[in-house]
Amino acid sequence: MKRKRIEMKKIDNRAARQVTFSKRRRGLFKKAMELSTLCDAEIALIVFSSTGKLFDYASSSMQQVIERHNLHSKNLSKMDKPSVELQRANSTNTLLSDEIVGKAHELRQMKGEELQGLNIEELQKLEQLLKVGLSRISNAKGAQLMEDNQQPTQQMENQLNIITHVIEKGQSSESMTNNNCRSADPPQHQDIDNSLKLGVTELILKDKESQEYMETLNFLY
Amino acid sequence: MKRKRIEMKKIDNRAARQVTFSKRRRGLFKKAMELSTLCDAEIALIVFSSTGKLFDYASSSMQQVIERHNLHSKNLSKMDKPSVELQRANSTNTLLSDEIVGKAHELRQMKGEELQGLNIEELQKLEQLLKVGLSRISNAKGAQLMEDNQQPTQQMENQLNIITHVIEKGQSSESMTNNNCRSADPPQHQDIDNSLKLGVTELILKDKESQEYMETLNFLY
DNA sequence: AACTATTTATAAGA
DNA sequence: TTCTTATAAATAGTT
Repeated sequence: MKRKRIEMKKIDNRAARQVTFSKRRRGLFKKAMELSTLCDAEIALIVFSSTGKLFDYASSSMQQVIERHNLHSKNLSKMDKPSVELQRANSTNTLLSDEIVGKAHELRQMKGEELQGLNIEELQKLEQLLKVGLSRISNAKGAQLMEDNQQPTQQMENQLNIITHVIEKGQSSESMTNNNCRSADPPQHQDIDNSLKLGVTELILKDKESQEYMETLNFLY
Repeated sequence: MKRKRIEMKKIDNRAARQVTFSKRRRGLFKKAMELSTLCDAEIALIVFSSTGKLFDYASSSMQQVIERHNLHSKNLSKMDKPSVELQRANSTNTLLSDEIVGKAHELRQMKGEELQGLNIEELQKLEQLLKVGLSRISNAKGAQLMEDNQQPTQQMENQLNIITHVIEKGQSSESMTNNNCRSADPPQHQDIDNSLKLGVTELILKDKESQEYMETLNFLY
């Protein structure tokens, strides 16, 4: 039973290795605690056995030591990343939230809600925005309707072009829009085709399904 | 030079403590490495001296061991929190981003953009939304103007009601509910029929900014 | 830092 | 596993 110094390499025998692990682990933890006590050191020790079992010790708290280690560590890259990313993610979050609040509000205002606090100018700007949108939607609808039917005859196309041209020519500037409620002498156009008047009358009085003038123009065909 | 076993408490003498720290620290790290080698254990050891100096050892990488420790640890509360929060923050981010994309798209569609891919029904729905919005904005504008001016006379109000009635007929039922169409734009035309015609003329010939009939109706006042 | 008397840790056996 | 014990290793006190 002569004891000899052991070779410093992995112990092959499983059982022997397990025994040695047990003994040396206890020794290691004991020495870690002693060092902490005697020398007022902050220590963390983490040991996983080859079988995956965890043993750990920390003189204060594991978290505290690890965080302190991260601070000191040069390659804080990996460990610090989460908190850096968290900060980034959270601030992005705030930004996104603000953006959503803004867009939602804008959206509600476009739906005519939450208008309190807007002055006349702002209301008119908003109104203008909706009108432009409405016009574009009308055009899109008209285009779609036209696709649904046959290809328009050349004649139809010509007529459409004329009307479209008239519409575009006739579109007023913003100042016009703002002035028109108070304009004293609206231009009189007596020479408009009667059917056009009828169509518009239809539009205003009967357009239950939210049709607009593009459609009305189609109707005129 | 009789040596005696030392008391297991903090060494008072600074110098002595520093020496002991040095000696025992080396021993501790040596034993940690030996345990790792002999028993195939994964080990991390972090030591801060009382003066704040850091010494550490990890059989693989500190990060790896710490992460493995976090997995095993029951109280992963503090250390795992960042990554949990990160995940939460990131998924929130994704959600928020998606919401922004959606709202931005909705907003653009309300402005008449990106209408491709919408069918007639959807276009009409959108159109209706804009009309309701427009009507509400008109009302808000009217209300504001009315505040600016004096209270309208009973006569003005009566006239307004007539026109309002016409407008509401031309709109969907939804707008009825939310519309107290109290536009303050003072009526400038006694004859509605005539005004309508005039309005339509405006609509077709002057509507440069894609105005639609709601505005035209305003104009009629 | 080096020495060395001792204590402490632990390999091997039970 | 734990105990035992011979011995290797660590280290307190000293130089």
